[in-house]
Order: sequence, then structure tokens, then C-alpha cells
Amino acid sequence: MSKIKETSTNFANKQALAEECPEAYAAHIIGGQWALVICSCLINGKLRFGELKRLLPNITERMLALHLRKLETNKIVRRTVYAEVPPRVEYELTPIGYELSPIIKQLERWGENHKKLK
Amino acid sequence: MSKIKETSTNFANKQALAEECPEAYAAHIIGGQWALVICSCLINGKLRFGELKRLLPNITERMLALHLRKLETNKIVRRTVYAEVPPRVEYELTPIGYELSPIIKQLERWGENHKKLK
DNA sequence: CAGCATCCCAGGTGATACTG
DNA sequence: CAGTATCACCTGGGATGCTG
Repeated sequence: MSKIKETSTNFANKQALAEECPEAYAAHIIGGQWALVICSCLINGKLRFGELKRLLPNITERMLALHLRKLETNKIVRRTVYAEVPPRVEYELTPIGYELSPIIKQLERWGENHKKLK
Repeated sequence: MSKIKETSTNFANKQALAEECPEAYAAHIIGGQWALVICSCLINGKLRFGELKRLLPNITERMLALHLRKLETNKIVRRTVYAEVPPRVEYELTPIGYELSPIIKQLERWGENHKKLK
């Protein structure tokens, strides 16, 4: 290819890395600013959009919706829409999402640990 | 505060979340695109800058240097400069960085797992 | 070798307003 | 309630070139 440039942003490159390298792949999926936090909220069970929003006062609706979609696309969360009035949408972890929970919990403990050491 | 705006980008807000919430804190530190991959390279021992670069063909020098600095600041890696010619700099995980390794390994396994399921 | 400075673009994120 | 659309901004990240 000899250059890979022309506004390609090397994105294909990153994708390639993510394909090869499990950590990069994982980072790509759960690496966002919010993915981990959202998942940790969902560990204890399904939640509605509004509940998530309340749990995460710092996130904007937009970001919540966006990241929820991304997680849904990546099969980390399942989104269930109830055809009711008022509308109700519930989010819950998929099996593969649940497999993340021990990792998330370890990360929490690590985080607290690390914070102390600072 | 009543608004928090004026070009503040809400960054302080994110910081606040990171302070309170261990997952957010962890995400803040290891959440970057490269942190995890870099750490996973260092699990097996210290490496020089050039070695890291060779191990991570997709990363630019700039990003490698930047993230290495960030990791150093966060006490995840230790940076050792040898006053020699030619210059030599070695990077290795700190104790707290090593505590990350089981998590990283789990994440790797999760990543491979997840990739298959797609 | 290791890494910084500069330039610059693209994508991420926020604010606000609107809809089913 | 649970979003989506749009605009504008800002930072992340790439490319390139230079230094100790």
C-alpha cells in the first residue's frame, strides 16, 4: 500500500489491529468513556433508559443513547422495547455482557486500590 | 452551579465522576485506545521505546509517547532513562500496573470469546 | 535512539430543539 | 418517556520534521 493516507485516517488500520489483537478488540468495545460505567450499572439487572440516566447524572442523554446503541450493536446489552404508552425501553446485559461483570468488578477494586495509592 | 458551561466542556464534571466512581476512574486511566495494549506488552517484562513501537506496528510514535507519559503519570508504568549514547529508555509496569495484568488477561480471553460469537 | 513541536483534519461530545 | 436531528466546538490523533 505504501502510504495508507489520503484522508483514510488510518481507521482501517486500527480496525485491523482490533481484529488481530484481543486486547485492542476489547479496548475498542469497552474502551469508550462510558461503556464500563453503563455495564456496571446493568450488572444488577435490567434498567430503563431513564433509570440509567438517573444513575449516571454526568452523562448526557445523547451520549447515553449513543453508547447504549454501540453496546447493543456489539451484543453487550439487549434492548427491549415495549409497545406501550408511555414508551418503555429496558436494557440488560447479554450473556457475553455478563461475562464482563467479573472483570468490571475487578476493575472497580483495582480502581479503588489505585486511587488510594496516589 | 446552575450551568457549568462557558467552554468548560464539562471536563470537571467527568473528573468528578471519575473521583467518585471506581469504574469511571479505571476507565479514565486504562480507557484510552492504547493503554491496554501497551500494558499487555509490558506484562512480560520491561521494554524499550523502540521495542514497543515494533510490537505495536499500528501505533504512531506520537501516540506511543503520549500514552506512555500518561501511564507514567498515573503510576502504571515506570520510565527509566539511561544517560547513555545512544539514549536508552526502558518501560516497565509498576506494582499497581502488574495488578492490572490478570484483568488484562481476562479481557483478552473475553475478547477472543466475543469475537467468535459475532 | 527517543521524543518533542507543529500543523491540521476528523470524529467525539455538548447544547438545544423537536418527535412518536 | 425515550429518544433523534442539527449545529458547533474541541480534543484526539495522524503526518512530518527537528533535537539532544
